[in-house]
Amino acid sequence: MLIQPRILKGFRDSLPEQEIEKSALIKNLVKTFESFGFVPIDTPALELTEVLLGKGGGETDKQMYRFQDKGKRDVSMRFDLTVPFARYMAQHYSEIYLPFKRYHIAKVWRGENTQRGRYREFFQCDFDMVGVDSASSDFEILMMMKASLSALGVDKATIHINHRGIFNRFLNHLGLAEKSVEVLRMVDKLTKIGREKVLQGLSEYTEKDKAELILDFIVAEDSFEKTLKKMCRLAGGPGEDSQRMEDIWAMAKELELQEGIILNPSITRGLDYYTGLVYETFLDELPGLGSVCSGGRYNNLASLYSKEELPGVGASVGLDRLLAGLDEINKNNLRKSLTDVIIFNMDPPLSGQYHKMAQQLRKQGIRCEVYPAKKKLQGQFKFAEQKDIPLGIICGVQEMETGTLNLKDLKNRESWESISLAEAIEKIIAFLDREII
RNA sequence: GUGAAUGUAGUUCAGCUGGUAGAGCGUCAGAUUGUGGUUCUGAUUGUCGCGGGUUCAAGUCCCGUCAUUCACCCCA
Repeated sequence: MLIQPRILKGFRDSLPEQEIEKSALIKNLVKTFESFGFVPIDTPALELTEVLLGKGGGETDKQMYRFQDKGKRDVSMRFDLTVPFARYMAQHYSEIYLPFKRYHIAKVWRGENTQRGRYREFFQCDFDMVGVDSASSDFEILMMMKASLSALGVDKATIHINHRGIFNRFLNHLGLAEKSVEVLRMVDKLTKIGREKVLQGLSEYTEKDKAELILDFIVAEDSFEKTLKKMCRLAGGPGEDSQRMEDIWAMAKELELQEGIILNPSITRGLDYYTGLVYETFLDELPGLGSVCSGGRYNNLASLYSKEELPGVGASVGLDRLLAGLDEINKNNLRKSLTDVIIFNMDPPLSGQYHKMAQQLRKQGIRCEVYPAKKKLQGQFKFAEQKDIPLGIICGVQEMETGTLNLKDLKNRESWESISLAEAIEKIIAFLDREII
């Protein structure tokens, strides 16, 4: 009896073309992160539940993959990279300098219901800066979000930012501090269910006039400045928090990065450890997909594990969700392999020669392979096509004797006949520069 | 976790009120192009997601289950 090959709900296999695309994106992200002076770290996939859960409970608890290990320890799979990072910082505090800027690209697991762009196992690409609480660091994260998105080839996206501090002051001002959780939850639905319904929902928690005020507060004006001004007015005047926003915006203007960034007072959610600025990013063409890159400032995350004050700010790219989105927007022309040249097997006794030729190509940085068996040329062409290999070398006995070969552009079916290996290498390199990204 | 929709050849789909499954594309073989894009001829494929039930008879009705998608919840 055969075992049926299958995988768990929300978990996915990755075919070569998908994995090639994904690892190329990761490579670009790493390059971007490192260009900002961020360093890589890693943490275990499995940790003690008490470490990951903190004092929390709530939603996190429900979504964690939690079980008892063979030593009867209560353990859980990490469900994000930020909480393990907090533990990491507390544990390695003495070995680390501040401010510490790290990136971490790894899988996380959440046992929630699946949907498009929502999986139970997915990659997060976190970048955080801890040890400082400054406008400069908040802005740097914002810059990196933009840089990361463009490194990923996403040009149509909007980053929404907001400051929780201003909102809290506003709620205090209204005397609604205790209801903040409920209010925030309602507010967050603005774009989804619309003005009227939010108003209706809010009325359950407070008087009508206050609900109107809240609604007024969360609707963005037509410019960053105007929105901020209104928020300040409603929150009882400017403060440290609004000053922070102003500073960040000033820097954005200085670098001409305002495009694609908006101050959106209705963005409030995010995990409950955020204390200041919060970021969320939506694809312009697929806002329903949810945020593809979000984060914020958390000024006491490590307090669970350490007495040290460790303010931090960071964000996370949801790589798998983003990929789901990109695939939907522009059926990416995925490559099924990264081979540049295939050397066809015209005559098996020449195999040694073929491998020698391949080695010479590799020395020039050309990725190549030798067709490993005797087969009709037509079949070999078919193979090359399935593997998306752009160039082929045809070299039979006669060519070998005269020291020449035929190089063929497999897609356009044009060939350069009877050229030397050196000439072929030149042509291959020129071709790849032109055709391959 | 709650509510709903969908699940038919590799793929996109058809299959009306129940009567033992079909098309395009693809794939494969042969012929013809000096080394495959054309053309011609022929061929191929399905536990109708899975498991039960109703019925003389189920892809078609009922129940369960799994997966996907949508909404809620939450989030990347």
